[in-house]
This record gives sequence, C-alpha cells and structure tokens, in this order.
Amino acid sequence: MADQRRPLTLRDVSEASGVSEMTVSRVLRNRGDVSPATRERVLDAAKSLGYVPNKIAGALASQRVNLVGVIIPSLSNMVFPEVLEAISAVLEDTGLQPVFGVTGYRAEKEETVIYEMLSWRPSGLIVAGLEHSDAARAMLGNAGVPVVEIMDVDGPVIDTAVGISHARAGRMMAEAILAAGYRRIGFLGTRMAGDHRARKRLEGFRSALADAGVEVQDKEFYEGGSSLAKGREMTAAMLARSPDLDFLYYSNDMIGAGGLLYCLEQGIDIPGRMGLAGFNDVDLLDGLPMRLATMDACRFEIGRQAAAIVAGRHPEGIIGGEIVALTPRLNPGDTIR
Amino acid sequence: MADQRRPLTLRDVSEASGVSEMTVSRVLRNRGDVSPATRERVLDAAKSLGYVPNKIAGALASQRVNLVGVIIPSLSNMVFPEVLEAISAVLEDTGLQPVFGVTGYRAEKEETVIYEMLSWRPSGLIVAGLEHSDAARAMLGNAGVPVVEIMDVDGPVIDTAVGISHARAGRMMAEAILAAGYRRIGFLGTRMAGDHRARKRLEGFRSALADAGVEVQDKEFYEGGSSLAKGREMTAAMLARSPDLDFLYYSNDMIGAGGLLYCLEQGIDIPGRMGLAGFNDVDLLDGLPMRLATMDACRFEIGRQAAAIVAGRHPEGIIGGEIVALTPRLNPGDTIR
DNA sequence: TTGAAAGCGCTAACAT
DNA sequence: ATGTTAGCGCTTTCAA
Repeated sequence: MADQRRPLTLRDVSEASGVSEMTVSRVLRNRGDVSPATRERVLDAAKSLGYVPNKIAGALASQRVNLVGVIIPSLSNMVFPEVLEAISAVLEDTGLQPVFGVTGYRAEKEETVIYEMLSWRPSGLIVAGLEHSDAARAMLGNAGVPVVEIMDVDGPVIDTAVGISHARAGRMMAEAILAAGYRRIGFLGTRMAGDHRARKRLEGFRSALADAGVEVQDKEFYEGGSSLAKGREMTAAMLARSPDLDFLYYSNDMIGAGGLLYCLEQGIDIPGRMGLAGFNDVDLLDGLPMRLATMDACRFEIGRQAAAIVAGRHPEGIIGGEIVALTPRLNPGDTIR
Repeated sequence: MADQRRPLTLRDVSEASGVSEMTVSRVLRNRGDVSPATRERVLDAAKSLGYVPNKIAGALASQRVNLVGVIIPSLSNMVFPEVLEAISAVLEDTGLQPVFGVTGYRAEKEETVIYEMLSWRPSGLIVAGLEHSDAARAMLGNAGVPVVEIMDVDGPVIDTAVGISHARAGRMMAEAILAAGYRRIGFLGTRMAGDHRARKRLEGFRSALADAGVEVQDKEFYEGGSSLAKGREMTAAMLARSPDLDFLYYSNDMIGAGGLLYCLEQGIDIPGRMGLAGFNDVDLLDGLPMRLATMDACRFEIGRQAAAIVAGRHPEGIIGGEIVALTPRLNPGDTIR
C-alpha cells in the first residue's frame, strides 16, 4: 500500500514473498499446482503491496488478449446502449471484456477505430453494420479472430452476421399499413448518409408499396436536435403541406413519438383519420398516451448472440461463418386501425 | 493483403521493404529522420501487406499507453452517454483513446472494473462518483496517473473532481419550489442503493425544506422498467393516496415526463393547481406538451473538463489535484408557477 | 539517415 | 510443487 511512482512488478511481489516470479505468476492466475501455504503468502504480499498485474506484458507473453472490440455508430441512438448492455451481460462470465468504439456514422472514422482496435489484438470484434470502406473490410477479413457484423443482414458479410433484414422490416410495415387500408402515406426520417439501415428500411417500404401500386406521397428529413421535438416539427410541416395524408411512417420511435404527441394535441383521430408507425420498439413508448405502432429490431437478442459467438459459446448450432437473420416483430400498438 | 494466420510483425514489413525493423518502426510512428524514399517504400510495404502494428508490444517497450479508462454506472441512464460523447470529443485530437467500463451501480463491480483497467496501465482514469470501496480507493490513489472523479463534488476526493454539488442542486430546487408558494410536496425517485447522487439531491432538498419548516409529505420509489411508464404509475398512485399535494419532485426527467403526461391527461392544472420538476435537463423534454422544470447537471461540461485534465490540457488554471464545482442551472420550464 | 543490441514485464515450456 | 530459460514484438539507446 506504500505509494510508489514506478509501478510494481511481479519481481516486487516475488521478493516480498520469497517465492520465484513464476510461482507468483501462477498464483495470481490460478494456474498449475501451488501449495496452499505458498499461495497464501503470495496473495498476502500482492495485496499488501497493492500489486496490479501488467496485462500488457501478460498479453505479449501469452499471445492472448481478453478484449472484445465493439464498434457502433453512436451512443445517443438509444438502440446501441441496449445492444452493449446485452453484450456486456453475456461476456460478464467469459473472462472477456468489451471495449467500445464509436464511429459517428462515418466510414472513415470507422476505419480508424477498427485499426486502433486491431492494434490491441483483441479476441474478437463486433461491428455494427455491413457497410465498410475497402480498407476496413480488408482489415476485418484478415483479423484472424472472430468478426461479427451486427444489426443488419442485407448485404455481403465478412465472417458472421447477426441481425434483421431492414428491407424486410420496411416491407412488413408497408404490408401492415396497406392491409389496414391506409393509402396516402408520408415518410419522415433522418438525413444521414451513413445510416444504411434506415435507408434499407425505406427502400423495402417503398418497394412493398409499389407492389400494391402505392407511392410515398411526401417525405421529410432532419438532422440533429431533440428527436421528439423534431418529430413534432416535421409532422406539423408535413401535415400543413399535405393535409390529406392518412399515414405517417417514421424512421424511428423517438420522432414518431413526437409526431404522435403533435397529432393528439391537434385532436386528430388516431388511428381512424390517420395512422402512425415508428421503428425500434423502445421501452420509452410504454408511457405515452397511446402506444405507437413499431417494429422490434431484436437488439437484445442481437447483442446476446453476437457476444456468444465471439465468446465461442455459440447458441444452438451456430458456429460462426454464418448469417443469423432474426425476425423483426411487428408491434401494432394503438396507432394502426 | 494475403491472408495469414500468424499476425504480421514489423519484421515482415522490414523484409518486404528491405529496411531494418527500426527504420520501419520510425516510419510508422513518424519519428526521427527517415529519407522520403525509404519512407515511401516502407509505407507501401506495410499497406500492401495489410500490416497492423501491435500496440501491446509497443506499449510494453515504450511504457506508454494511449488509453484513458472511463468508468460509469450505467449506459441506460441517458446522462452517461452524453458525458462519454463529450469525453470522446475532447480526446479525439489528443492521441488518447477512451475505454469504457460499466459498473451497474455496484461498488464491488466497480472494484473489478478499476482493477481490470489499471492492469492495462492507462494514461488516466475518469470515474463517476466519489463513493468507492476501500480497495478501489487504494488502487486509484496509487495508480500513478491522473484520476478524475466526475459528476459529484460532495465528499472526499482522491485526486481531482469535476462535477456539481447534488446536495446543492436539491436545495436550489427546494428553494425555487418554496419561492413559488408550493407547500405540500411529494418526492418520486429510484430505489437504488448505489445511486448516491440521487440520494444527496434528496437530502439537500429535504434540508432546504426543513429550513422553511416544510416536510416532504409523501414518497414513492421504483426500480427497473420504462421510466416514462413508471413515472405515470407512481404519480397515479401517489395522487390517489395524497390528493392534496401541490408539488411533485422527481429524481429524474424521464419519470417526471411520465408524471407530466399523466397530470395533463387528468386535466390537472399545471403549474397552477400543481407544480412538477425533474432533474438532468435532457433534450428529450423539448418535444413534450409542456417543458418540465428541471436542473442541468452540466454533463457536457463535466465530460469536457475531465477529459481535458486527463489529457493534460487543463482548462483555465486547473492543474489537477483540485475540485471543480460547476454550478447547476435551474431551468424553470413551464411547470413551476 | 540508418542499424544493432538490450530490455519492457510477463508466461510457455521445460527442468528439477 | 517450484524454478530456469527463452522469448512475445516492439522501442529505447547508442553506435555507425
């Protein structure tokens, strides 16, 4: 517990306990056979010195690193913290530790983050999305460790992917909307070049509408700011411009919730006169005056399975090198008639 | 770009470029003098091989690690992602990289996370809160690197702290409520033993009320679930039990928002018949029918300053070993008369 | 401007 | 059950 500037080493513990460095190392890692007496002496010495092992040296010597890199676009999206939570929970008792990196939806930043992560030689990598720069793809392909791409399955996969088809999610929502008899449909979403999943949902959505001879009648995009407030503003603007719309499809639940609050305030009959839907099925909605129709992105399950694959604890029959396509679940809530 | 199992080393690049390992190392780190011709040859070789430096070896040799450990209680709290964002932004151009660890508000888990982090010999540590186990406190005290405790300043500090006084925040809110003439006050919060800041706010709140001879008339606590929904339920329960309350103080904005929505639906006159207030000043509120009174926890500023201190770029006159107490700002919104 | 040698703190592999 | 030796892949330091 004495304060020192030079960090303590195994050698210090070795000297303090009168045992070889190797034996100290064994005790500290619970490896091999060590007599209880020796064990206790070592532990006492380590504790009273305040020794913290140097994993850098350990990793270099053993060629093993208990880190798993997790690369996501954003922390403010509300979706990713939940994926992280699921990943953390699974890794908790595997001896692996997640390390998070954030890309801000920028491919070039993603490339940097991947490079940085790989330079620490992690045991595995979990990366959100399938779209990467060529260089990033090359690095991931040659990483020599499990690489799991999560969230999305619509596109070429490097090694293993766990996610949903966002095109299909968009299609399913379109079909539900059409089946409910809505025809004059508006779309409200983010203007974010890097958000490929939102783009794919919109594409799937439009293509299913097109199959029924229906077109999206109005669109509105936003960037930045409070999603709830933006949802309000965008909805007000769109309804002012296109008052005869009978359905509004939002690219996420937060702006959808803003739209819902606006419509309710305006006294618009939901879901009779107009229907609404979002995406993600976030808990948040539980407390709103009405439950917004939405679609579950399976983010807990995605986190769980991705972590299990990286940890080598593959859920039922999955062994890596595969695509695990989860099924998005439609939650009709109260805003589709 | 050839695929290999054994990760590439400096030696591979050295052989491919016909230059010594040392020179390759210099090129890759932009250190020392290297002729442009050599430089280019090395860069070409590294790129075409797909070489990724091994930071583990580099860190061991140089005794320098560009990692900053950031330890927070939770990712789902909405507050911490913002602090992380601010930290990331500041570290972005310092060559330092944040590594996040989550404690789940459990002191014992925090101890483990600190130990793990320190075993990677980071350049600094940012830890949320002032309450730690004795062992954790000892580790932090002997870490030999900058340790910044954030969010809170009410208590003993290990090295440097950046935060607000939550006791004072609670007191300020009580004073504002009393000044507005409310007297029959209820409190709604989390039942979380590890959330010391919420506890301190409540203590400050009650003590300021007590100074005016006022007592909290009813209390309700929750755990888990959607905060918005819980805010609703708790509010409904409390008003059923104590119908004559004229103010509800919530320990965070999310449950406050749930309560607000409930009250509005019930047709309760806000802020006339009853006032409401939360804590955190989250953006979310912008889109609600009324803006909830709240208090800014200065989380961006906290993240910024903490990162600057760890990075050695101390903002105006702060040099570490100090307590930076930021001033919480009351945002009266529309729910205090 | 470039290279050679030594060693960072630990662990694998092999003694004893 | 414990100790010894030889690296892990880099960077520091010194030499050329």
